[in-house]
Amino acid sequence: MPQPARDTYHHGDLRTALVDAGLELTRAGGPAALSLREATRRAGVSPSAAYRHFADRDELLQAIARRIQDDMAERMQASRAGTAALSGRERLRAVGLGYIGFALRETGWFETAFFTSNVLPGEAGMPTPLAALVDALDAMVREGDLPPDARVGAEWPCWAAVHGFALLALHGPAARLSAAERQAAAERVVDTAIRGLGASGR
Amino acid sequence: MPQPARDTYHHGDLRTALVDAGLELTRAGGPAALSLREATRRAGVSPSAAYRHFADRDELLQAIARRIQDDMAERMQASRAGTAALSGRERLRAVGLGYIGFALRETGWFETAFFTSNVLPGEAGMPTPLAALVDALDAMVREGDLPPDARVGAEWPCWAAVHGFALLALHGPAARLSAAERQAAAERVVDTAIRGLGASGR
DNA sequence: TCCGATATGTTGACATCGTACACATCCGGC
DNA sequence: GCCGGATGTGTACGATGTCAACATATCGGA
Repeated sequence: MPQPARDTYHHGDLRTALVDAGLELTRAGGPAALSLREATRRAGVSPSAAYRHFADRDELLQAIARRIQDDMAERMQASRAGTAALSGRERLRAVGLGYIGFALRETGWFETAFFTSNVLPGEAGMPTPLAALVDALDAMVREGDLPPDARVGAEWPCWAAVHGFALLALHGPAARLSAAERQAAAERVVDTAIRGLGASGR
Repeated sequence: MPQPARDTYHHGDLRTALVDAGLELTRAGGPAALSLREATRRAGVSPSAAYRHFADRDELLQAIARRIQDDMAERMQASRAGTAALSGRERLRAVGLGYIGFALRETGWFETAFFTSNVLPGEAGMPTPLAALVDALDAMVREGDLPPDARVGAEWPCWAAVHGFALLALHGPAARLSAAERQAAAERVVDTAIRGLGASGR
């Protein structure tokens, strides 16, 4: 029954095959839907084979989470590239709404990316969605739209606001809002955060 | 071995006993640490007995989550009662910091309360932490500190901000901040949200 | 008071899961 | 050409969620 669906004994690139399978699984069901056995099954490989590449299920989950974050960052930067003419403030708004939009569109992936612990790279070489946020904030300072002393630490209120709303919308009370209401609330959240930064222009 | 540690055949109040056991389990390890079998073991009962009270593991989890939310709301209202002399704005700040404080102090419970889906009661008869927030906002309007047309929907930016920061601090990048840095960031988040409430439209 | 319906617990079983250990097979450098 | 390390297989173990058949307690009406 565990007929390997391939001709060679070795797989070739099992590690990424497992991550790919995991992406499919988590996309629909979130982190809980990841099963080591199911992933190996889809890769056409025996369960134990996974342990040559990951110490345990959790390590596979983290690898998947990293891939999702990269993908998310790419999408957000791509949409940002199309709007290079926007002001820093406008870009900040777009980034925030993009973050929330991703969370609502790709529920399972979003949960996976952020429910696994200890996974966000932070400052060093950040491949995270954070990069787009940092760029927009810097632009606001350059454009004189944000006082330099209000700039330091400004990431936290912005990130917290969109992150929090995304989660409230996924498995919180905001899930029961209609699509239009939810969108309105999302914009309210983003605009409130921006206004609260202490920007000079308003 | 499955010696019932009790004299009567029936347990008496198994339902709440299971929830209590679940509270112990999730307090340390979050939602993932809840095991139906372990809960029944602690209640001195066979695994299947749980199914007389809960359809499945998830239903038990939701009951536990509800209890945690009630407890959280109580604590926040208690701390609020001690500060009845504060202005609405000050109370709003205290509620926000209290929310974040609870999340950091009771990590497992906080995760449990909000990771289970479809659990927040919303407006009707709300026993949630939301109540304290609503009160503070209403007070601000009464005190002329918040324009009435800025009041509607003001819950979202506030809740989203503290909720988001709590999660970033639990298993996000904010986890790597020192306690002092984290506290500073928390205050920044809360103050930004409050300041942003100011005007009405975008 | 007895008696049967109903609620509650127990036993035993099944499929699935993560993980470990011993063994098989392939690939690259001497 | 051979040998060691890397990679994949087979089998097994304990734990988990869940189910069906059975046992026992409780309670309301004859």
